[in-house]
Amino acid sequence: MSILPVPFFKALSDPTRLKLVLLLRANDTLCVCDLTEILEQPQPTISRHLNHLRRAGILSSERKGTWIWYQLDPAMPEWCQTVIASIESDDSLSLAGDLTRQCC
Amino acid sequence: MSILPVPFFKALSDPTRLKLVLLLRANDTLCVCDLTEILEQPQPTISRHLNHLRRAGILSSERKGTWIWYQLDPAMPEWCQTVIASIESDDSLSLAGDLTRQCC
DNA sequence: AGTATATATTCGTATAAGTGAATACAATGT
DNA sequence: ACATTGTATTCACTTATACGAATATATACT
Repeated sequence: MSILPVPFFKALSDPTRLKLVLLLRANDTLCVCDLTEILEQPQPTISRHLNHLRRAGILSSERKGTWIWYQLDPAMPEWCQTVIASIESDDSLSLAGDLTRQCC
Repeated sequence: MSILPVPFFKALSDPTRLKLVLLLRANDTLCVCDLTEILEQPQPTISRHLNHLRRAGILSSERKGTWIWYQLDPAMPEWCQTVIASIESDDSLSLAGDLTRQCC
């Protein structure tokens, strides 16, 4: 599946979505409640951004019981994976509490 | 100079700005009138987008007489250069007439 | 000084994008 | 069937972004 550059970059150009991508780059697989806790934002906000990233072809999701696990879509084109691998995080994106799984 | 990821991606997430970046990636140095002709858009539109890209740290400009020449800023952080080098252009960005310099 | 050309900026407006609050949907367990 | 928990969606609203039109600025030339 091919990804158009403009929507791809637009998907990455929101702080919450970028944090989601960076968290999934570092953690392989996370569920919505993980992400909601780590980012300390309302669950609907997280869901909407996850949906945006999924429609953009950046994330894929898999339901396991009640939980839905998200990951970077392995089917992403090479160049997109390169871009995501290149992103240099910084303090402005503080991925606070990292991960002490309290749910799932 | 460091570049924050969110504004960086925001700068790349507009079709006109992305075309400007791809044109400068392919051509080293171009002036505003070049870009205006190639992209067939009003000059103020091009100027505004160039300004946006310059403020984002992606482009630098140099005045030579009446003309102002733009290029990808050589001072861009490595990871930004990697991102820009990775972008896979496509038909949706048709960089039409390429370059048959009629000005300057 | 005045004119012409290249580039930048301002202003008003239309559209897009993000958000909180409320609600809906889906799966599990009792 | 009901309650509970995890996730998604809708709505109303606010803010951000892009654009056209007009205007301003800067340099070069005569």
